[in-house]
Amino acid sequence: MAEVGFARFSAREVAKRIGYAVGTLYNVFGSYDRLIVAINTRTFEQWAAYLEDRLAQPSTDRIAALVEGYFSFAAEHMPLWTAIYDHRLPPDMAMPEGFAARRGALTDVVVREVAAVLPVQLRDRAPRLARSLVATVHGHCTFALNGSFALLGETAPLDMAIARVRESLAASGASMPLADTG
Amino acid sequence: MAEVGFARFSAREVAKRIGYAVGTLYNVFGSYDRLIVAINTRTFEQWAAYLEDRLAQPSTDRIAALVEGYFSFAAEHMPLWTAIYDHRLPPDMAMPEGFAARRGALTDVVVREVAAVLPVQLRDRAPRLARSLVATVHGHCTFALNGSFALLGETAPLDMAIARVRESLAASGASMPLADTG
DNA sequence: TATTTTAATTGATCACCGTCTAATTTCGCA
DNA sequence: TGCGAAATTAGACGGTGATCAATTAAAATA
Repeated sequence: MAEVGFARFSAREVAKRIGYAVGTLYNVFGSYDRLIVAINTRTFEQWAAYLEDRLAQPSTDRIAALVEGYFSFAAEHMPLWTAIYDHRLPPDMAMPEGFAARRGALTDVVVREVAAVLPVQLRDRAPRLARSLVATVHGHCTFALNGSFALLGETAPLDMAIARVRESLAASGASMPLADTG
Repeated sequence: MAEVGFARFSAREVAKRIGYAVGTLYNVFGSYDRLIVAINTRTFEQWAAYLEDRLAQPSTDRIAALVEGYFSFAAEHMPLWTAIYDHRLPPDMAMPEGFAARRGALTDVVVREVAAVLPVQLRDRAPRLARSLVATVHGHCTFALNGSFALLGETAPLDMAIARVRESLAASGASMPLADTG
């Protein structure tokens, strides 16, 4: 998946490379969709670990570090990252047991960091605000990587994303380092 | 495309339904990717027309109308809308001549409306801010429609998107109707 | 160890796909 | 009417996901 991306990924090629027959893959994963779900859930976990690793390094602005980490993980693992959003479960198929929780770990990191900068009396709003800020950053990251921003002449998508996040956190009374106005 | 979605769309089925052979489609559009580009550009234009139509109806909050229009077009034409972002041009293929401009019409609508609420001395910032706000709304819309928000327990993605947009516009000194806090 | 039971693995088969080419049909115009 | 150009076609090629009866390997039992 990391090499060829979602569109050119195939179970046959996976089987060939690991030295098994296609049928074995299907016996193990059940279906093509479940194989993709397994791969993408693994990517989510790598992503969360990547962010935690960045946060573990000393930094004055952990929120900016999160946004940058979101962008750079996507950029450094573009085929894996886009596969997450390229894949859609069939309408009749639910996310297999346990996978949803493993994926949620990524959001948990953001909720924790958002809560840390909110005034104590507003910390219960952190989960909703965090989800919304992830969506904001996701939108900017998507347009940055799929060329939409470039097509429109935008050259600094990351700066825009950070600015939007800071504005929303400020509107909720968060205490943060001053913006780096370059 | 509107019926079966990006993953199950095929040129063969198109040819069958319009009563031509596959080769004819290939001769007309050149490749599968160019066929998809043509379809998706058409969707962009329908989307822009959809937004203009909504703005033509009397409204006290044109910004909110834009965000709602973004969401509702996506929801009402989910397979068409997702096809736009599911498709990625091969690295060696540029967007065919003229298609980029046709797609940009959608952003132009947003730039115009953002400029209208900004203080006159800041109107030159409208293009960049508008692009960023589109990305913000796009992120929320994506998570709303692909089930990410539902999985995390979020029940009002549209409200969140509008709130984020209002915060960012307010931070730029925009004059807008008061938020509906109902 | 010899035998039986269970688990793992295979690959041929099916109905599709995008792409391409040679051959054919249709059309516009002299 | 005839001809050259344009449009259209069928079919081949190498792929795809999915399936499942048959086979092989491993484990459990006697």
